[in-house]
Amino acid sequence: MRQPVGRPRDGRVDGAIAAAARELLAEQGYAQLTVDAVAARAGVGKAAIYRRHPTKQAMIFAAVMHDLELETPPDTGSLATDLAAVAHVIATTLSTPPPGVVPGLLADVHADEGMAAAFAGTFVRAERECVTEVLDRAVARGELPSRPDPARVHAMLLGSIFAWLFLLLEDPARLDTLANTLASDVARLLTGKGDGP
Amino acid sequence: MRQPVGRPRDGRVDGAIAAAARELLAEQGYAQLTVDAVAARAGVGKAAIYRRHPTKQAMIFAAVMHDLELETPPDTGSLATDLAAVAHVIATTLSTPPPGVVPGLLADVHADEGMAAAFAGTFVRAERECVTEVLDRAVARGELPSRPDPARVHAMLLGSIFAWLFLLLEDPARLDTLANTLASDVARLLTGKGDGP
DNA sequence: GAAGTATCGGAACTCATAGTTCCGAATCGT
DNA sequence: ACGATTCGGAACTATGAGTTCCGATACTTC
Repeated sequence: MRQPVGRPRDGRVDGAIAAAARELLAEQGYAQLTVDAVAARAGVGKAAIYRRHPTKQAMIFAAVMHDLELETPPDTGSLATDLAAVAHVIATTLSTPPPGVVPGLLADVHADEGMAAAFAGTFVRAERECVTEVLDRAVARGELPSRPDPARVHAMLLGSIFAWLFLLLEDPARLDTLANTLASDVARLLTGKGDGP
Repeated sequence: MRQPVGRPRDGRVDGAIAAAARELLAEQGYAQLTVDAVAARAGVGKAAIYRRHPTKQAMIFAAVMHDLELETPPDTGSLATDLAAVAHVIATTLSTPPPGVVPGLLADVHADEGMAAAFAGTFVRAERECVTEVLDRAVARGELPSRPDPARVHAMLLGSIFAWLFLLLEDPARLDTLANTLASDVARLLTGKGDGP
């Protein structure tokens, strides 16, 4: 594996593009973002952008996913509290980007085969691992007899929060409360134990 | 309220626009749809389209929502089966449009204040009424002591199905199974009774 | 060093398309 | 008949994605 010939890419350019894109996303909104504006803000030629990303959508995808850290929360000792931690991670991930970015990105993901694969392989996969890990812990503790389908649990957690924010357009201020009750609901569902509705 | 002067609008034009838009959406996909193509397919001038819809996005929104019937399913006798019926209505609504249309429309809704209001006032409101009605029935039957927050139940049902289809990119063939287990899960959650996980 | 290659910022360019405007003809109320 | 608004159709403007070229720079290879 030799280093390729020619002038190597300047790593700072990648960072400048991502930073400029995120800034403009926050300032102007998703639909108003133009590649020229990103290039100007980053102090970079448009060619440098298209050398790194095949389309504008891929550039935004990379910029938004860039500083997206999805680590499995530490073991809190019980399924209910573990699920609450995961729910809060998901809630933070979805509510952090500027308005319109998450729905816009999702539309782009569904319009491009490659981006769909990237989305499934990064965001979905990382979140799924969190869910699976938390469920495995509960099985190890003896809270659960066997591991439920992680996909179904994932759908409930991610879906409810996504729907709250982007489908039902409910109050984001009540997001923390939703995440908590949601986690306890799912825990109750899986263990069969009732803390009462 | 008198009829306005001038030539009245031809009602068939509205239908032709909506039909052409839905056809092209199915044939070419959301991102490839152009207003010129819709006008040509509908046998209509572009001016006729923009006389009815302020933007391309609003035209698509109207076309997709046009034949969207969201009626509350009939009383099936129990909360669990009622919820299953609602879940299947939601699943059908989300899986019927051509690929990419639902995410694309959602992005447009979040990019325009007016469309967001229309979305909340039609789709969300109609679905919410279904959920509320089903919960009220359960209270009347004595299955539930009091009515839970419809928004939370709605978020679980709609969110889980949406996530399955558009976030987790799971197999749409398993959608019916998901809707059924989801409904029984939510019913178990609300009543506190356990049919076992 | 010299040659070759890929990068850089920047500018100019092509092309697709959203939205507007105008046309002559048709259809309504007054 | 007259005025207002519609119709299909075509021409037009404006914007922005993506491409191409430029001279300069940085790196590998010979």
